[in-house]
Amino acid sequence: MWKYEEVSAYAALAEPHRRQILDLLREGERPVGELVKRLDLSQPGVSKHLKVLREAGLVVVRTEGKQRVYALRPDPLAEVDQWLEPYRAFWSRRLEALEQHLEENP
Amino acid sequence: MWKYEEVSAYAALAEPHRRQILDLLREGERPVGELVKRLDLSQPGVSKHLKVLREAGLVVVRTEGKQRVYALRPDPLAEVDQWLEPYRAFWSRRLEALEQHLEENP
DNA sequence: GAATCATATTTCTATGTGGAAATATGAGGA
DNA sequence: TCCTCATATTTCCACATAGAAATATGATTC
Repeated sequence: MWKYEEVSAYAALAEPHRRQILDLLREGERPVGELVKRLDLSQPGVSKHLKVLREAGLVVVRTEGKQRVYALRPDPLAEVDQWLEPYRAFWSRRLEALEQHLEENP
Repeated sequence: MWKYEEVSAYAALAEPHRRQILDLLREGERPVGELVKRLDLSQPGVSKHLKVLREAGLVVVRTEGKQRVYALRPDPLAEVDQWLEPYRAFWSRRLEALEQHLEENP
C-alpha cells in the first residue's frame, strides 16, 4: 500500500489519528493492543498508521514476547519545531512584549 | 480538484512547496507572479497551493489593480506550535541540562 | 507440532492529490 | 468595446491514501 519511501514528519502529522498515537505514546511506551483500545480505529488501521510513523522515524518498536511495544522518538519533530521558529515571532509579538516588560520591571 | 472543506494547518504544511510559499511570504506580502518566479513551479501550480493555504487560513489575499497580493496569516500555526509544546521537553532535555549547567556555573 | 494470541500485511474500493496543459475570469488600458 | 495582463479554475492523468475486511506471520503455550 505504501511505496517504500521516507515519510516527512510534516506528512506524518497531517493525519489526526497519527497525532493522537504520538500523544498516547508521550505517556510512555505502549503495545499496539492498548493503542487499538484507545483509538476508535481498527487494529489494521492502527498498524498502518504505525508503519507511517516508523517510516517517519517518529516511533520505534521493540518486541516483547507476543507484543510489539511502541515508543516515541520525537527527534524528527525538532525539524518542524525549527521550521516553526521564525513564525513564532509573528503571533507572539504581543505576548513577548508583555513578558519582556515584566522581566525588565519585576 | 479539491472538495470544499477546511484544510488543517497540519495538512497544509505536508507539502514542501506550501512551506516554501509561507517562507517567502514571511519576508512580506507578495503578488502571485513573484512567487511563481521564485518557486520552480507553474503558475497554476502555485495558484492551487495558494488555494489550499487560503482554506487553511494561512494566507490572505488583497486585490491591487491587476495583481493579487498574498500575505502571511500565521495564526493557524499557533495550533501546531501548541501541539508541539509537550514534545519539546523530550528532544531538548540534554540541551536544557547543558544550558542550566552553564547558567548555574558561569 | 497444533492451537492461540498479538500484530502485520494484503486486497479492495472510494477518494484525495500533485503536476501539466488548456481554458476562463476579471481588471485596466488602447 | 476589444485587448492584454495577472491570476484562477478546469481537465486530465498517474499515483498516494484512508478505511474495512480478509488473510498471513511470528511468538508463546499446550
